[in-house]
Amino acid sequence: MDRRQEILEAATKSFSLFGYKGTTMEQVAKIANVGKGTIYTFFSNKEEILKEVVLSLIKEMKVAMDSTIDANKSFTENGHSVLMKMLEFRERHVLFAKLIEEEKELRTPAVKQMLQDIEDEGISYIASRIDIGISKGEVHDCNAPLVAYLLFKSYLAFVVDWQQIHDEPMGEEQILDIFKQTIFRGLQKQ
Amino acid sequence: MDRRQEILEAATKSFSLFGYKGTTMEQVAKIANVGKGTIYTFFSNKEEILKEVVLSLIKEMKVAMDSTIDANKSFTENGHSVLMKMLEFRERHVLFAKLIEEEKELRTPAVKQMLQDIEDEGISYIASRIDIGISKGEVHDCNAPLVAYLLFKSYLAFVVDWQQIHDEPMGEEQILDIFKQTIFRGLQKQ
DNA sequence: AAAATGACCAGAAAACCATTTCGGTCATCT
DNA sequence: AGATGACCGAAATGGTTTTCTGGTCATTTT
Repeated sequence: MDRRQEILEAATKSFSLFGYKGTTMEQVAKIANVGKGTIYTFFSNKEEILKEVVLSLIKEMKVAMDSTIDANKSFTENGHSVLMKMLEFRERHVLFAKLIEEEKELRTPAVKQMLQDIEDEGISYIASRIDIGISKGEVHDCNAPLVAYLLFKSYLAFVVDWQQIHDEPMGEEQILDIFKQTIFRGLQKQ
Repeated sequence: MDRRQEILEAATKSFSLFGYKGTTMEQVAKIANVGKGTIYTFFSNKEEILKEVVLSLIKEMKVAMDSTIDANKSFTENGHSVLMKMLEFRERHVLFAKLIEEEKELRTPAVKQMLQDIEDEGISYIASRIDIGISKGEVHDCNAPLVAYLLFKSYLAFVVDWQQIHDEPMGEEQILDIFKQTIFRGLQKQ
């Protein structure tokens, strides 16, 4: 089997379980059934692996989002389904939550940068969708990047911040409802 | 002059300047022109003082907000002016910013609790205003506490998170605009 | 020969301990 | 009776030693 892929999967597993700092290369090697040195024939260093792992996660999410978007449907409808898709991801991918937690607790610089990259990526993606909505006349004119920022941060507030205080995570339908009733509704033209 | 008050003011000054941890009781005593022991005739401990300081700050903000609310004006109009009032506070009261920073950097438990209290207080206040809006028929029916949560978090995202990445804080009119165009707009009935 | 490996190294992190600081008390003073 | 600051123990700080871990490379395996 593809050794490179094997290592990547081992790293993903370990990062999700123990965080970035908590993961040792020895550990990754063991999980991947590979000598430690072998890792360095495929990746130049630990951070590189994190980047690849996150990159592939982002790519996966983007593909999932793009595939849910239907050009025939309205901006709001698409917004809802994309949001739902994102919410499904939250369950499956513990990695993000782990990274965010780690950034808050340990302040690992590599992780901070990574999260910033994810944020930028996510926001610019949302902004581009908003711009499309505006040009189609479905969304009223607004500062797309700022609205995207608002959407992204709100999403995190409900998905990440919420369960750090309340014991149980907020239901997906509930989150969707709030977005429908407030931001999405507000963005709709007239 | 009222010794108690004097101590409270000294503490406020020191907390704003050096943070909670960075403030020593010796320091507070010196600023207040009081012996250290005297502080303990009015307050049982340091945390108690923080609570009082924050409480009076909250009270002050509430008064300011209440006074800007005009029963004759619409929910949205009032929302805007209250938001602006809050934004003014951010400039004048360094204390909140200092506390938030401290919570992130030092993870002082007392401070964390305090910020949580402020958040709860703020959210329930907003929620009550939303409920009034709903009963007046100005705001469409929605889960008031959750919407309040959204508003509060969004506010923090623009006021606190924003300038931690971008060098300059976001302009007040810009923040107001975003809220107008999205959440406030979405809340308006029909 | 090409690829894989794990012993090895240097620097980073953790553990440890000596020393200082600071919240809170209380005997003394006003 | 109220205020005070010297004093106490617990907690924080800082410096030192020890352990750990990312990354290398000489040796082994295929």
